[in-house]
Amino acid sequence: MHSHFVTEATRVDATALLRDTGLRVTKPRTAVIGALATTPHASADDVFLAITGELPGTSRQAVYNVLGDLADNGLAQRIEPAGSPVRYELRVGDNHHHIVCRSCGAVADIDCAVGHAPCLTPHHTAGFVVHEAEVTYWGTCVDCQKLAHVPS
Amino acid sequence: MHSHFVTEATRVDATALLRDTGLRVTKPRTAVIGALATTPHASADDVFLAITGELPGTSRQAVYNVLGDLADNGLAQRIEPAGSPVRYELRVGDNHHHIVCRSCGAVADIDCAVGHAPCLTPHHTAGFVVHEAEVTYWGTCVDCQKLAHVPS
DNA sequence: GCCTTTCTTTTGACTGAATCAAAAGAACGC
DNA sequence: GCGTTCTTTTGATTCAGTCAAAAGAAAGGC
Repeated sequence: MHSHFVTEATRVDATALLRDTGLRVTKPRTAVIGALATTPHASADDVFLAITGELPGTSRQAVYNVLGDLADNGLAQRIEPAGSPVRYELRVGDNHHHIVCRSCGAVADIDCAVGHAPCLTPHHTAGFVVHEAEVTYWGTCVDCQKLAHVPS
Repeated sequence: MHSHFVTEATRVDATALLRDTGLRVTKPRTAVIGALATTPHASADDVFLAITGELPGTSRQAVYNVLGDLADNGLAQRIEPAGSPVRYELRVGDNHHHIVCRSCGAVADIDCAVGHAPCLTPHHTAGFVVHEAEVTYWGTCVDCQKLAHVPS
C-alpha cells in the first residue's frame, strides 16, 4: 500500500537526520519526526496522541524530551503563538511565517515573498542587538469562518 | 513633592479612563493602571508586587481580573512573547512593535516607521481572513550584552 | 444620606503545560 | 558481546492562570 512507502521513507529520513546530527536513533525519536512530518504545527500533546498508536507506552516526558532535542539541534522549530501550547514543525531555516486563528488556534504557513521587508530592520532598538524578526498574522481560519456564518 | 503630582495626575487619569469606558472606579483598578503607567510590559506578578506597597491586601486574582478587564476594554494591550508570562502595556492602537531579549525576557518598544510593510499583507493566506500582523524582534538587551562580555 | 442592585474582590481549590530528578533501559563503539 | 553513555520512564513538582462561591464596595434612585 502507498502509505507504507511514505512511512518507510519518513522513517529512513528520520534515521539519517538523527544520525547526521549526532543524536541516537530511537523509536520515540523516529516516531515523533514521523508525526511532525504528517502533522505540522503539532503540540507536544498532539504528537503524544499521534504516536501512541504506533508506539504505545511512550511517555509524555519522552515526547517533551525529543521535541526539545530536535529543536535544540535545528531539526525542528518551535512555534509559540500567544495562548497556545508550544507547537513544532520540521520546516527550519526558510524564513516563512505563520498565521494563527484567533478562534481555534489553528496555524498555517505563510511564505514570505519579500526577503527582507523594510520594517524588519528597525533603527531605534533601545540598545538591543537584534538577531531575528518574527512575523505572526492573526485572523480567522476557514472552519471558523463557516461557523460564524451559521450561528446556532 | 513632585512625585505626588505625578501620582495624583495618574490617579485622576485612571479614574477618567475607567469612567469613560463604563468600568467602575475601584482602588485595585487605579493602582494597576498606575503600575502599568510607570512600568510598561509588566507581567501580572510584576503588577501585583508593584501595588502591594500602595494597596496591601490586594489579591493576585484581583490583578488578573483587572488586567483582563483593561485588555478586554481596550485600555491595555496584552503582549505574549514566547516563553514569557503575559505582559501588559497601556499603549494601545499605535501599531508599535516589541523587541524581546532572548536571555532575560526584557521587552522594549519599537516604533514602526513604515505604516504597512509589503511583507505584512500576504497573498496566500491558506483561506484565512487576516485581521492583523504582529512583528516581534528577538535579540539581546543591553544588560545581557554586558554580562556576555564579562564571563565568570 | 440611605438602600438596592449590580459589579468587584477575596478566598481557596483546581487545571494545563511544562520541568526536574532519580532509576531503569536501550544505542553505539569497540 | 560488553561497557559506557545517552534516553526513557516514572512520579513529584512548579508556574501561570482559571473557576466558582461568598463577601464587599460603587453607582443610581428615592
